[in-house]
Amino acid sequence: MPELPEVETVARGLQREVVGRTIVGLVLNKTDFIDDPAALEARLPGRRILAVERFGKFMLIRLGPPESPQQDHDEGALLVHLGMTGMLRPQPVNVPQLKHTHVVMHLDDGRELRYVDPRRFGRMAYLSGEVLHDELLRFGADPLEVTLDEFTRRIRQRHARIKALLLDQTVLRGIGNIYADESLWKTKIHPAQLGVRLKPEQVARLYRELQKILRRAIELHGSSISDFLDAEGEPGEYQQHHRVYGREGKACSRCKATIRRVIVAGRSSYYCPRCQPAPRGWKNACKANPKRLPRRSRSSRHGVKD
DNA sequence: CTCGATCCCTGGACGC
DNA sequence: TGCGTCCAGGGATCGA
Repeated sequence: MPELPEVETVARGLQREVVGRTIVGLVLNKTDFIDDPAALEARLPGRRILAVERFGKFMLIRLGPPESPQQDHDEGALLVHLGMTGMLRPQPVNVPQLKHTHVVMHLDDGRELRYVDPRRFGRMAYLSGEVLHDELLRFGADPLEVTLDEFTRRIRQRHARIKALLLDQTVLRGIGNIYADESLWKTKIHPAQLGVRLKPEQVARLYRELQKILRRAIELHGSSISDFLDAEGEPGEYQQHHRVYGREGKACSRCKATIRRVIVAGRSSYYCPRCQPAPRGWKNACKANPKRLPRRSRSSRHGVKD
C-alpha cells in the first residue's frame, strides 16, 4: 500500500527512468479513476516529461510545453495517486501487459509507461497550473519538511485521536496506516490518544521518530505488503522492519506482550497493549461499541503461531 | 466539530 | 473443486 516512502521510491525511479522522454501517444482502457480522461488524451501527447516529484501520496509528473504553438502552455502536470494497488512503470513494448493495465503512455524511446491498478482506488488527473495549485493547497505539511513547531501546532489544533490526525492528509500529507502505527509504537503512544492530550515531549518524540522511520523506509524502498513494486518492478524491504503493523497476535519486540488490533478512526490499528497504554475511557468505549474490536482474523482463529 | 457508516474495487483467504 | 462470503484499505461524502 503506497504511502510516503513507497511513493517517494516510485517517483525517484521514474525520475531516473523517464525524465527527458516525450509522451508520443496514449491508450486508455478503464477510466473511472481518471478525473477527465479526455483532458489526458488532449494534453499529454507531444509533451516532454520534465520531472517526477512526490507530493504527499501523489506523484506529480511535470510536463514541458506542447509542441504545437497554438496550444498554450499552462504549466500543467499529470497527478497520479497509486491508491492501494497502483503501479506505474516503464516497460519495453514486447513485455506483455499485466491484467488491469488501464493507462499506457507511449514514450519516444519505444517504451511504454504503464499504469496498472487492479482495485482502481488510485486517481489520475491532468491539472493545469492554476487548478493544480489550488488542489495542492488542500493538503497539510510534508512530514519530512515540517518544523517541530508546525508539527506540534497541527497535532494539537484539533480535538481528534492521534491516529486520525496522522492519517488526515490535510494535517500531514503522505502518512498512511503502516507508518502511523509504526511511529506510535516507537514512541509508546496509544493510537486512540487525543492529540491535544499529548505532552510536548511526546509530540517531539513522535516528530523525530516518524521522520526517522520514514527516512529509513525510503532507504529500503518502502514496504511491500501484498503487491507493491517500485518503478523498476522491485519490492521494498521495509516490511521486514515492521514492529506492529500486521503483527496481531505476535509478541511485542520490546516487552513480549501480545500485539493487538483495534479500530481507531475507522482503520485497523496495531499496537502493544503494554507499551502503549490506552487513554482514559477508551476501554469502556470499546465495550460499548463492539465494532471497535475487529473480527478475529482467520489466522488467529486457527491459532497460527508466529 | 468529530465520528461512524457507506461506497468504490478486486484478489485472496476461508467455510462449506 | 468450486462457489459464496468476507475483508483489506484511502478517500469522498453524508448524516449523527
